[in-house]
Amino acid sequence: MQALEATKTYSAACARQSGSIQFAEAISLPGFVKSFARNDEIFAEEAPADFVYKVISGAVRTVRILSDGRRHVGAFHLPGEVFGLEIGAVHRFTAEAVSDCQIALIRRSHIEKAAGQEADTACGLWTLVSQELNRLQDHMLQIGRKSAAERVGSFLVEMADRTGRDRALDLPMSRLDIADYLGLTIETVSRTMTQFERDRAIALPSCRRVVLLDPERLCAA
Amino acid sequence: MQALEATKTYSAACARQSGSIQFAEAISLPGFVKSFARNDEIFAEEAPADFVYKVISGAVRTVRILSDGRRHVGAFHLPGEVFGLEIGAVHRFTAEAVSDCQIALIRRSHIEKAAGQEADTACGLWTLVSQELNRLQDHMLQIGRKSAAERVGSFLVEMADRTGRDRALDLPMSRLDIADYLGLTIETVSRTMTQFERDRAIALPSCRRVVLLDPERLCAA
DNA sequence: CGTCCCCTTGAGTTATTTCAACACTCGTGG
DNA sequence: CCACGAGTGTTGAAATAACTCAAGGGGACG
Repeated sequence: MQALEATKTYSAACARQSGSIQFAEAISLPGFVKSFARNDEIFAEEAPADFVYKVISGAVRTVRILSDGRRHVGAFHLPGEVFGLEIGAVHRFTAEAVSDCQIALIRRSHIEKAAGQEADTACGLWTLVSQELNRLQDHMLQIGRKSAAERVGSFLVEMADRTGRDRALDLPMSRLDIADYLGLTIETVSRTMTQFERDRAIALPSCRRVVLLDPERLCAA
Repeated sequence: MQALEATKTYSAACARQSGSIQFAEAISLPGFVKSFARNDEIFAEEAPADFVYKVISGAVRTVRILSDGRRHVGAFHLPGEVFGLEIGAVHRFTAEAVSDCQIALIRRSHIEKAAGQEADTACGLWTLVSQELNRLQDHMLQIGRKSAAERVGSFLVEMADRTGRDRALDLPMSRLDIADYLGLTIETVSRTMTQFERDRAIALPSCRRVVLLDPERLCAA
């Protein structure tokens, strides 16, 4: 019954999204919406990848845990973005709700069937994955060759861009999530943000709310 | 005339490749082969992305240079692999020949035209980019969360896997290339390899030739 | 034989991590 | 209404992995 109700609200929910990728709409997918509470698992690493997911509201992280406990956040996904689209049989990351969120689920078999028939749909998949690849290439440069200050700085600017509101942003994720995304420790992220605040590059009305006072300096940092 | 001659040799060259992605064959592309000397630029960052490239022989690196001189190697491409496939108008990396190499060039417009018509072709692009995305996600985990020894160790194992020969490999790239790929310095790469040799995890008949004696230890490192 | 490039090695420095303690917020239950 | 505890974030001091700077070795090639 969740599926039934969800189907009804799906197109309305999509219409609200502002992500650059309107892929899900482009192929008019049958889908249903599911709600997740903060820290709920949306799917597990190695689990069969039978669905593709799209964020309606809230935020999602994809995670890998190494055997010794080290944790790596592969990406954050904000409203309008698609995640969990795999080429193989299983998911390569665990996906978890960063905040309470609503997620649209689309059967992968539907998408693949459509992609096998309509070139447009298949091109949509190509575009979608390419954009994710580009994002990852940029992120790799950050992680591989930049200092802690540069990583945190560009992260804040990137998040401000993605959430739309120019200067102010509410980070949905914890310092730990940010650290594991940037390849740093929670202490380093915290210290860096404090330093930015001292330098008047940002304001921190609360620890999750950031106002960018000098984005130039953040990127250059 | 290079194009004419090349067209003739193209399918023979492809037949030799063993890469898992037989994309180029799948859509029977018109293409021509071009030779590059070591360190030649194949295409520049920001240059119009009018061609897609496939390694016939030799090795290729994709590179970005930051304004302050820091250098980042995004990927190495070995025979059979496709690179330079973009979703936007321009290339996002510079591509250079790691060693003397032969590269097949395919007009992007041909590929896109085919992809717009045949779903199979478009799915091929999707698959190709997805595999690159997966590789990058794994690499990101290395860079973000692993020690120098772990990075170098998995790099050697990965290269051994990709070049096919189980235990012995000839690295086509310099220590500097490896360092810039792994987010380390040349000295750290060198020291790490020396340490692996002392630990009998590898043998180094020469500095470019590596024999994996204990791959387990390299990955665990 | 000399030169250039690449690689290695050593010694000292530094950015980031680690370990430890403390502060803040928020809900729950007495 | 306050006390409590858990979760989250900040700060300090010490440790360390990796970097920087500097020098020297070795092979390829003219």
